[in-house]
Order: sequence, then C-alpha cells, then structure tokens
Amino acid sequence: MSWKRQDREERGYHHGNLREALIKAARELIKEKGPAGFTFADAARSAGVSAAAPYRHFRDREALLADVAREGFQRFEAMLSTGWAGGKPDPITAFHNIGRAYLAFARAEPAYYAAMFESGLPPDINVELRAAGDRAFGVLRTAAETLVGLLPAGKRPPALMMSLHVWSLSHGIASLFGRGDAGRRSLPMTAEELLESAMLIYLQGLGFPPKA
Amino acid sequence: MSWKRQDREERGYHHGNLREALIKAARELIKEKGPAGFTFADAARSAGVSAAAPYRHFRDREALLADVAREGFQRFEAMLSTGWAGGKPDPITAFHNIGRAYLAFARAEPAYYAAMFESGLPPDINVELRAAGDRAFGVLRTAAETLVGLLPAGKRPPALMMSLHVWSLSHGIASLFGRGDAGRRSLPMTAEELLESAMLIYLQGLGFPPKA
DNA sequence: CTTTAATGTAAACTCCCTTAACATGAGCTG
DNA sequence: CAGCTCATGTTAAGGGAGTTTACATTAAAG
Repeated sequence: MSWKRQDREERGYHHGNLREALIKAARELIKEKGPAGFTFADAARSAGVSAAAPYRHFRDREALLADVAREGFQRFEAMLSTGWAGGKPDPITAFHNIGRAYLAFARAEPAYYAAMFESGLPPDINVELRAAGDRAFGVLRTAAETLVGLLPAGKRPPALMMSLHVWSLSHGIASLFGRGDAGRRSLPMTAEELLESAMLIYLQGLGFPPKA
Repeated sequence: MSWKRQDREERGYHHGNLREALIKAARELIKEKGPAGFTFADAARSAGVSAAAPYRHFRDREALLADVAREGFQRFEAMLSTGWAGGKPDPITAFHNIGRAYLAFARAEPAYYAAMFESGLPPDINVELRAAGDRAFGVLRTAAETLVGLLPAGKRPPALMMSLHVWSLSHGIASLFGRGDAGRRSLPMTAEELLESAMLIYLQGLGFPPKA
C-alpha cells in the first residue's frame, strides 16, 4: 500500500499524482474523524508531502472537500442506478433496491457520504458539485416517475414529491442509524429493515398493492 | 444587548453567570459557522472573558458542546410535548402537530439542532445528554403508542418502529431542507408541506382513515 | 543548453490549547 | 466588622499545529 504512484518509478521530486492522493487521504481522514476532523495539513501529511504542497492543486481545504463530495455523488449515482437496474425485475422491487443501495452506500462509504451531506458545504460551491448531486437525485426521480405511472390516472401523486419523501426518509435513517460507528444510537432492527418497512407502508398509502 | 448580567451592576471582577454566557456564545457561534466552526477561545472571546476562564466551568470544548446539546434536547422535548398536547384535539391532528413542532424547532434553533444531531458528539458522552435525548424521543414514542391503539387489534404495527419511521423522516427533511440557510437545496414546496404530505401517506398506509 | 512552468520545501507567522501562579470578591464565622 | 476561605477570573508562558509566502528543484519544450 503506497500513496505514491502505485507501480511505476520511485517518485523523485514530483509526486506524480498528488491530486488523487490528496482526495484519497481526505477520504480516509474523514472516515476516521469526520468531515471537520481533519485539516489541510493532515491531508498533506497522509499523502506524504509537505504542508504547502496541496495548495498547488486545491485553493483551500473547502475546495478539496468539494472534490471529494463530487466524486462521492458520482459513485452514489452509479450505485443507485445499479439498484434501480432500469426498473427490473419489476418497478416496485427495483424501487426497494434503490433504498437498499442508498443505505449500502452510506455504510460502505461513510467518508463520501459525510462529505456529500454532513460537511456543511454549500451545494453551489461549484457547478460540477451541484450537477453531480442533481444527477444522483435524478435516479430517484426517474424511478418515482416510473412507479407513479403504474397507478390509475386519477390517483397519481407528483413524482417529485414522492422522490423527496423517499430521499428524506433514506437520509434520515442513514444519518441517525446508518453507520455502525460507535456512539450512534442502537436499534432493535437494522437500518435496512427500518427503511424497507417504512417504504412498504408508504407505498401502500399511495395505493400500491401490498404484494407486488 | 450585553453578555454580562443583563440589568444589575457593571460586572466587576466576576462575570456573574459565565457558564450560561458561554453556552449562549457557543450557540451563536454554531449558528454562524457550524458546530465545528468555533473554538474554546472563540467562545471565551464572545463572552468577554479571557481564554482560560472557560476551564473553570467546562473540562474542554466537547463538554461545552455537550451541554449545549443537552439544553437543546430539553427544549426540543418541551416543544414536541406542546405539539402533542396530550393527544388533543385528536390523536391524528396532534401527531401532525408533533411533526410541525419538529421542523419548527430545527428552523428556529439551528444551533441547538446542530449540536444535538450534527456535532459528532457521542450520545453517551454523559448520562444527562443520553437521558435528555431519550426523553425527547419518548414524546414521539408515546404519541405513536396512542395512535397504534386506535387501530383494530390485528393491524397494529409496533409503536417503536412507527416512531422511528417518523423520526427518521422528520430528521431527513430537517437536515436536507429544513433550514433556510443559504446553500441548502431549494424546493417546490415548504419543508412543512413535505413532511405533512409524507405523514398523511404513511398513516394511510397503516390503515388510518384518509380524513381523521 | 536555456527557458519556463509545474511542483515541493523550508521557514516565518499566527493562533489555539493548556496549565500555573496570582488577584479579586462574596459569603461565612466569630 | 475583621478575617478566613473558596469560587471565579486574569495574566503569562509553554508547546504545538495550521497557513501561507518566498525560494528551490525538476521536467519538459524550444
């Protein structure tokens, strides 16, 4: 395991891929101590360079965090898309799979998740971040639109509202109970079971049949 | 506006109520820059005392934060209790009022809310904090138990699960959209409308009549 | 070989945390 | 009221860490 370029050369004066190395270091530090628990200098130290080196690649700590978050949203979108799987095997099952993917991401990538949602970053800090976030949410919205289409014409809720409901629910569960981190509140059930049961009740409230 | 004792005397050597003044200063700093955005010395400066003074009242910065959070949970509990109002005028309406109270608190007291849920504090950092949090959640749980009792005996979901669902949903909405803070995502509806609509659908899914 | 931009380093600068030693004032006791 | 005592703040000093500027080195291009 090396932060420097994995295979080639020994690294002379130049690091070779410092930008990526800093993002990776930031992720590991966030995972350990939270989005506020590391400093620009810490990231540099982890990457094996001097404290001033990061300034060549990021204007400040916030810019580094924003890049971590952007990268996170990209992976998040990919994971949600995989869960949705184009609505296969059937839209309802696929919708539940998005929920599972949501929690799985929060659990597997707590550092990305924290940078995305708990770092206090303004979503508009740059265009790319905003766009990446919107694309991830778009997966949920598309899925909601498909589901809404299954209901009889008179009983269709707004798909945007529905996707916001599910997003909020998922985020709430992930924030409160989603990470095994010590110190979090304990539960009589898993976060996944909690989300699944809530979604079942919610979908039933919208008029979807109990057994899909 | 003065940090010192509001009316009497000019403050001589002693501050008179530094402990409370520090908590208040912390709240204002959190509101401005987030739970991680201030330091022990900052709080002292805001309270108008030397950097060493806070050590007479709090072991460290974390202890100060914990006290802010504890105080927040107490007010939170009071606000939720007022919303519930013992189940008046009827349990369903009162349940919705809890939701409104939840969002109102997050909006009116972002500093408390951040200290309670977004500061990274372990809930078990001291017994009082844990107990205060549990009491606040207890309001929601009691309400859920009352509601569950309205359903026919064979169709009652676990009240604990139901309260966790609503808590997660409320927290998710509050976290993602609840604060008017610049930088948050914008919505085609208010957070209150979003929560109310979600709770209506959820309750209908549990078998509560559409019009209560 | 020289030039130039990219990339790191080193060191100055500032700020924070923490503790120790001292000062003040409020309340109790006789 | 005089004197003791303790809680509360202050000043001062150390040690450490983060940020940032000025300078040094390398790689690549002409």
